[in-house]
Amino acid sequence: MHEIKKRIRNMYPFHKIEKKWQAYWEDQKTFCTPEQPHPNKEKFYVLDMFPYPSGAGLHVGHPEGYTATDIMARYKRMKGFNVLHPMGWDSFGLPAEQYALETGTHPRETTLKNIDRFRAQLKALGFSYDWDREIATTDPAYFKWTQWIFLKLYEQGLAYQAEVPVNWCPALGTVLANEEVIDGKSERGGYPVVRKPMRQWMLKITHFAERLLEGLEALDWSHSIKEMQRNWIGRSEGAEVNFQIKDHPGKEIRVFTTRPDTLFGATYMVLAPEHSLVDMLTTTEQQQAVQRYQKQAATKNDLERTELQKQKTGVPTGSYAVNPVNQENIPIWIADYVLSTYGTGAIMAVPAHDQRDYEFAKTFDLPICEVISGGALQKEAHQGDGRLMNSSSSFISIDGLHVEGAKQKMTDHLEREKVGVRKINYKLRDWLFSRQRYWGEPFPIIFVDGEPKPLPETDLPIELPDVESYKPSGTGQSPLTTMEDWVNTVDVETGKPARRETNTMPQWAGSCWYYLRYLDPYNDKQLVDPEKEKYWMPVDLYVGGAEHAVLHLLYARFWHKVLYDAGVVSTKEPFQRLINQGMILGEMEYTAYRNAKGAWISAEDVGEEETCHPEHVDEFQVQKQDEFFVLKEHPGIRVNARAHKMSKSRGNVVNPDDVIRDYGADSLRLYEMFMGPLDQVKPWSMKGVEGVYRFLNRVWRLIIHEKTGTLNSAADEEPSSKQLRALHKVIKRVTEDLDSMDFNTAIAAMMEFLNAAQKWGQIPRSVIEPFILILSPFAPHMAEELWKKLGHAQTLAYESWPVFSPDYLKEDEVEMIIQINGKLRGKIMVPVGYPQAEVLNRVRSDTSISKYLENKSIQKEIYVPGKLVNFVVSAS
RNA sequence: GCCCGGGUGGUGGAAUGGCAGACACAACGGACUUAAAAUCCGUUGCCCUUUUAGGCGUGGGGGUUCGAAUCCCCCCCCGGGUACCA
Repeated sequence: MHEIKKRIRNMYPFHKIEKKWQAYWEDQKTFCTPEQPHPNKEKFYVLDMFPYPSGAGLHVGHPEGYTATDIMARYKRMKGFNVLHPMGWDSFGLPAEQYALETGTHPRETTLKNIDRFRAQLKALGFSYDWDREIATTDPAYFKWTQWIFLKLYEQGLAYQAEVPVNWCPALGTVLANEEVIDGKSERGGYPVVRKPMRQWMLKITHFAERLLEGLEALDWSHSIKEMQRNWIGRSEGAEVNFQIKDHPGKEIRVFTTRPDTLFGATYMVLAPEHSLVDMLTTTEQQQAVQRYQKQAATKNDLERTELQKQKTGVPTGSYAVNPVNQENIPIWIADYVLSTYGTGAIMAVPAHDQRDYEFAKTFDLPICEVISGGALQKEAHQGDGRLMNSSSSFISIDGLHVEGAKQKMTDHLEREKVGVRKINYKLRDWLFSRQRYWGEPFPIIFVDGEPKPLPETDLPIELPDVESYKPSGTGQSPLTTMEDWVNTVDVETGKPARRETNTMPQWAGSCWYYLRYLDPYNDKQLVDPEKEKYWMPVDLYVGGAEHAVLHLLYARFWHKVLYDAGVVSTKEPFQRLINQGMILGEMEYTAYRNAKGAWISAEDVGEEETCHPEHVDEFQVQKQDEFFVLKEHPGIRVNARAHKMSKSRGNVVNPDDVIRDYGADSLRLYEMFMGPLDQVKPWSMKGVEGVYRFLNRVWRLIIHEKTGTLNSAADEEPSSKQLRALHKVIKRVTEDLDSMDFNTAIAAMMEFLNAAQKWGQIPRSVIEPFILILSPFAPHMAEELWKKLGHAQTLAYESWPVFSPDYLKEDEVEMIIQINGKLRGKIMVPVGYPQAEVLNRVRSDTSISKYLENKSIQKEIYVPGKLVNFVVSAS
């Protein structure tokens, strides 16, 4: 209570101002983008990753990116662009369904309530969205088109059904998402989870692997995101090679290898335990061992497999394959280090030149045959370059070649002999596109005589029926299965009875194309009007969290290419420029530890003691000693100093509502941008919020008289050259920083301007007005209010962005630094344009410098005009 | 292990080959006040020194350069992602 009172005393009236301007913008539709945009203006489409409207409301991480885009949107409007800046909701999703399960509330109700809350919170931040274009993926008018896109995918042969293992939890009677499974147990209840194959829809994203890879080139995305996408797609060049199987004429094992050059070094083969040929290959003697191993591998979850990464396991099948280059017989094993999902699910093992094969061979005492010189095979596999050896037979020789040449020659040989082909392989797998859930888009598919059949476009949208219970069916299928009235239908074309698809689409579906719907949100004839699409696409700036670096961005790019092929969109890529904001962590925490007896333990000893209790200590109780923090009272006791990810369980979540209540939306916006570079991880600090809040108060008081509330500045007098220089300097810096999205330094520049302006007394109107304008994208409420107080009737949202004039930045004199042997030894002021020889003369005769030149000879004089003079001297 | 990002005062950060620490927080001192809050003014990388002057300093080590936080090589630490991808 006391806290709040003391703040109220001297604050500017942000409560009143912010509500007032939010209402004004809404009434006046200030930020609505017209259907017919101004023809002479350039377009700028600035997009946020739309949120999932969770029950918890906004947290301070959301407004980070949203503020950045809002500043850019406001800046570009003032720069004369047609700006499109929309917002919507990614509103299908698991939490609403789980809540429904617990409370019986329809997910639609929960979702609408959460959307209302989110919308109110976003409006309280003063974002300049065009709310007339708001969309929600759960709206039938929206998901009609999600379903329509699925029909396109189906038509193009890009959707198919397959039996794919899912996380089946018998105790819960439901299928779980990976994130709901922890250590092989269900997150809720801790029941065992097994992998069970179920019929699923798959999308052939792998057909687009090459295009998804190539498309990255021209995009203005950070190096790291592009790299992560490249790694995810995982292109590798090599060959597929067929190995005959001894005693099984006509049967062969196909492997993929990136190293056909090492074929002579293949001393055994390994199949994934799930490989389809395993049963046939297993000899009677090995049957028991193989089956035991297969069973073991199937029950292992990912985590267990990971733990076993050091110790290779496997069993021989008892059969042999024939190496096609030398006709030698090599044993066939199964081992879980070979994955059924990559390549062909089988490898030729070259222990001399692949580290995993090497470890496996060492474990099971299999032969290691060196075929490339230059390694140290007693220690490890030699995976680098060298000359080929031991690689000739009556069929081919590649001895003496280097790796690259050997690869080519061998692959040519394999192709000629028809035992292998060049092949490009991708890590990328097809996209599992169905979920056994209620709260998702229904598929526009019916089954007639057990065969899938797409529904006609005219039937769309296929809406979700209201079910009685959200409980899982118990069979792992969606709760929709229990809705007999809905499931059973009739194929209109043939009159035959039909069943609806009861799987629903994953949450990704709606977010794969939402950026297109904003362009034309009310169109019920088309996904988007081609004219509008041509005008607005691509998205010029897309900002969102790094957690979407791979999946969302890859899936959306995939759909975009499908829509491109279907003629729906005109650009090959949807998002031209992408920025990932860094996570905002909780406040810095200092943690000390006590043992069971209550005595302090130094942080580096924690873990050695049996039990120790972490204890939060205040900033004032610690101090830095060398590179560590220690307790002031006990300098021998080290303390951990770290900021942690915000989480409910840790109790360090900052709620934007509280910040807005105490400091106002403008302060929150400004602080989020002042913390540091947008893309960096950074800890929250309430003290930092107070800092920017003080800055805003000072801006206010500079213009508005504290007691009377009347204008304090803005006299109609001529500005001094000092004032003009300060003004044009800040315009220049803010403009340039906005162009490169360096918001933190732009704010610092405005703070510097204010620090100078506070010393001026009266400030001319021609100086203060441009300053208000450049402040306005950051703190729009305050700027609008001040603009109005300065006598303007209209919003400043479409005022022209101030332009700086280099003329005002000119100085008569510049300060030059003087270095001796690169060390700073003095400074002098010289007139601009002063000749080099004169400057050097003055430096040489400068009294503060001469002592460094005594008994020395000048070897070299470095002169950087307007910046520095450096004398390289040595003892004479 | 691999991939990506990062390491600068007590803290967040600025400077991308030319004055290290802009701006802000915190701390300390002062003004105003009966007092406090708010506000305003000042000090504030470390060491040595009464002052002056100087030395050291951007995770560590080496190199390139007249000059390196910035470029190159090696190493250490922190964060995120990923899981044997043949």
